[in-house]
Amino acid sequence: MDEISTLDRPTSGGPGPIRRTALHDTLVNHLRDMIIEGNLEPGTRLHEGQLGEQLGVSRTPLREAIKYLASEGLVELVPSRGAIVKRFSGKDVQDMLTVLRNLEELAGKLACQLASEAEIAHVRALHDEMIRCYRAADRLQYYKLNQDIHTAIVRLAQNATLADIHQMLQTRLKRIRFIGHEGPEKWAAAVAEHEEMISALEARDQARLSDVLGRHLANAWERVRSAL
Amino acid sequence: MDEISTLDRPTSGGPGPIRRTALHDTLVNHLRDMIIEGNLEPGTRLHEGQLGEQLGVSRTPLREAIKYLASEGLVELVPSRGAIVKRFSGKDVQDMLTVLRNLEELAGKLACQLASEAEIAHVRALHDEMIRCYRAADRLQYYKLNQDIHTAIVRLAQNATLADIHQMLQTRLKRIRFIGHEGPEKWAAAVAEHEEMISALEARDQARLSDVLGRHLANAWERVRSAL
DNA sequence: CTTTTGTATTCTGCATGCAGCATTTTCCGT
DNA sequence: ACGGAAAATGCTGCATGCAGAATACAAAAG
Repeated sequence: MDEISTLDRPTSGGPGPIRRTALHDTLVNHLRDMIIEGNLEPGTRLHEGQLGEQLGVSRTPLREAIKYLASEGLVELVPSRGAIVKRFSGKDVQDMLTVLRNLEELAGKLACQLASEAEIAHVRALHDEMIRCYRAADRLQYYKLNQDIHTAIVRLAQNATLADIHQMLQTRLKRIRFIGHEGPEKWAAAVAEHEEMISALEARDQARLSDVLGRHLANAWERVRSAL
Repeated sequence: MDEISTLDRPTSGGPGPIRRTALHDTLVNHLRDMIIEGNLEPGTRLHEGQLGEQLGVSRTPLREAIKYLASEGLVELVPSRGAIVKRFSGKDVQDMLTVLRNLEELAGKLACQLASEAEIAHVRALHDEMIRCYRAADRLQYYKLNQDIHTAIVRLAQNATLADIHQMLQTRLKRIRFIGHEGPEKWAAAVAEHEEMISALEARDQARLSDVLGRHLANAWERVRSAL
């Protein structure tokens, strides 16, 4: 029932060279989503035969996708025993957040220096939209926009490597953050921090933006800490 | 002539469970080395058939290895056209160094807090050994120890994610650094920086260690900048 | 001589087959 | 009934086969 048709292969009808997506690439995204969304829990063995049949693909592209995810750190390869979904310890998560915090602090500094007014306005727009979702208590959309904002700020730093690594950590942590559903009061605090972030960015106040980004993640860390 | 026998499959004769290494894993390391050492220049297409025959392996594990390296960012996958060795622009390198600098600064701070005396002594030992190579003008060994020291310091931070990402960037830049052969005067300056690094670490002076690590990389950046 | 179109070759992408290792089950000895 | 060895099953790892896309080449038209 989870056939190949279910695999969301991008069918962009737009102009330009039509996307010729390879199956292994599609599988990477599909498996990544499955892991993040918890369809594949940590410790689960990725049986090539079974999983391949379930998805309606042969083992070859599946294996290739698994190798890719292994390099991303989402699965672990055990020689002669296949791959298992990596389990992150509390310290692992803390470590990732430490690095993520440092990277966002850096991104904040660079963003203040390099962002154009238009780009900042765009982030502001995302922020306003997010606030709207907050008021509407639309947690899902709020969460998505939240991530988008962080990603957008990192992009402002105009540093591909920084963006890539940030994205990777964000992806790994996404799974964890599904757990950390903060209460209303913490949620309000997070929104306040976001408000300050945008204001610091608009003022191009490097130190303040960097600081609030750091605090923001430190709080996220607190939330996760209590959830584990 | 580059047969499978040439592939350095780890034949640890030591105790413990004998390493059953998979071919695709061996290939990852082999290809990575080939790219770093310039046997495969940027822009080169990785022909599965030809390369496989040259290395004496079939296409399947080779393809898996390529997917892994693609996730590492060393090669680029072009749909229906295979993989090419990624070419890094000057800005790419600068971006990586910016991130690397930030990470090392973080590592320096953490190392001062977390390292044991024994660990610091070990780094000191590596340093002394490196100085010996410097005096003997043994560039190759010097270079290796240099990297080892940086890696060691990062390990002191006791943060797996930090260590992983650092390693990844270090690997990507390794290829570039082969170019940047600094002259004697810069070399001396680098050695002096290292001296200060160790001294700051021994004094557990976070700010100073972080600072000198940052300066050290900034100088490396200067060297590369002139070489491009 | 340049451009274009049709063809041939090469290469990638995916599926499948087979051998070896890991694990489980079974059967025998105690 | 219990422990252990040996067979049996299942799975991974690697090789190969085949279809389709991309490219190179060649011939013909302008």
